[in-house]
Amino acid sequence: MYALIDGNNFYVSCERVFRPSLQGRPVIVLSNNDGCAIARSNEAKALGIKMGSPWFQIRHLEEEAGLVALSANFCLYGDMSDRMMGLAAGLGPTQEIYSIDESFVGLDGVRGNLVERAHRIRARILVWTGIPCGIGIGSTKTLAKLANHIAKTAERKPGSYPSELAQVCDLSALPPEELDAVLAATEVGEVWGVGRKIGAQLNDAGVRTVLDLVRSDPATIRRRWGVVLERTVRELQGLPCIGLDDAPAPKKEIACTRSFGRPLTDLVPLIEAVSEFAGRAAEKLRKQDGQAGQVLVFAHTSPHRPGPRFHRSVIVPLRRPSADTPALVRAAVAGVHQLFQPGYALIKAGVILLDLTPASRVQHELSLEDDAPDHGRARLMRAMDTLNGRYGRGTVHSASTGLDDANRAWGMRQERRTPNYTTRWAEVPVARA
DNA sequence: TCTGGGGTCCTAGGACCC
DNA sequence: TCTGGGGTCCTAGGACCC
Repeated sequence: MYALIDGNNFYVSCERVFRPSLQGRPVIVLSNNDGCAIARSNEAKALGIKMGSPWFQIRHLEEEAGLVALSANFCLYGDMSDRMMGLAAGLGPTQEIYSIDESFVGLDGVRGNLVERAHRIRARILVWTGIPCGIGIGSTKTLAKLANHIAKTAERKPGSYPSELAQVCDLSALPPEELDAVLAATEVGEVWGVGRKIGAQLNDAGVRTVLDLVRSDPATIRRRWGVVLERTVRELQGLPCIGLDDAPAPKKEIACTRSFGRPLTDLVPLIEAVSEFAGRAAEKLRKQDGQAGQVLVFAHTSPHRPGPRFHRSVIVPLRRPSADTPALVRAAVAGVHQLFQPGYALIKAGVILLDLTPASRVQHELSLEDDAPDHGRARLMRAMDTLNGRYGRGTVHSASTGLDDANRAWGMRQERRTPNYTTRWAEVPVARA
């Protein structure tokens, strides 16, 4: 038996904790560069704002409907997530943190009334962190996900489902006829693993509701759509196929990619940006104690704007695996030189570290060159990571990222970011009696 | 003016091996 | 006339997730 706990409209809820005046109002959080909506309060959803709606298309709602838009503050969300996850873990013996706002909890061995227990945990998270959650319970992860969707929808849209399923929904506790009614009232596209494409194909094949999918034949599904969807069907039928992953494997690739605040046409700022991305990616790489064998660099023009298109990527192999920022930055910059062509308005670039191996696996060799591995380098990198962790990102960085941080041609637009309420002493809110 | 970022898994096809 | 069988590894592309 599994539970899925997730924060409602998570980023918006984090912002509301520190700005209670946002309660009850339409609020969205924007992606990097204030490009499009990535989180929406219920009121914003009611205005018809879709996930991913471009900001310039919905901006008029500021005036017309009192919409509040905030720039994403990922430091805040990450810290609030840690607090929420710690409390959610109290629901059962094992936990898989699945995303910044969701975790699965294994419920094996938990005694007593699960629904009551879930309500207690939910209330505790709300009081202790200020984040409202939904909890779904089911005999498989896919059913727990579905139950979670129903718990949240029942709360947000009264009448959509029986009201006692709001906030906490245990599908395994429903009598068969009620379960069928709930599944028949849910579109197949809501199922975990059914996206836009497959959802449309299923609809064409006459499979419209979750009940239709549950009653379909797994072998037929497999022939047409493959093993992934077959597994989904079996999970919906109550056969566990996906286990709890409470010790996630190290990443197989690590990326740092960004859209620019404005298009770049010159080589120099592109080199600065890519150097910065390589440094950030290297930091993540060291955090998982890995090393990279290859560095991929890409840059491209906007798919949305007119003008000549450009989309290129280059893979630069490293002579030996490394987690050293200067080595990775050098490789990335070499890649930029290879792919760059003048005359294009580039709006995005990125660095992806590939071919990752644990740093503990070292290929020893006779060192004849002056860039041979050196334990002094590793200590230098650790010192850099510590400084940046303590005093803030960018305290120490490669000179090739440019020295004038404020005037970077490629900097992100973030005009509406809230303070780091919980992670920077200088920005902690002050309570007055 | 103007549309995010970071991942995973599966499959098909080709190269290559014995 | 006409060319096996079985396997691995790699890559690119597609679909999905949040």
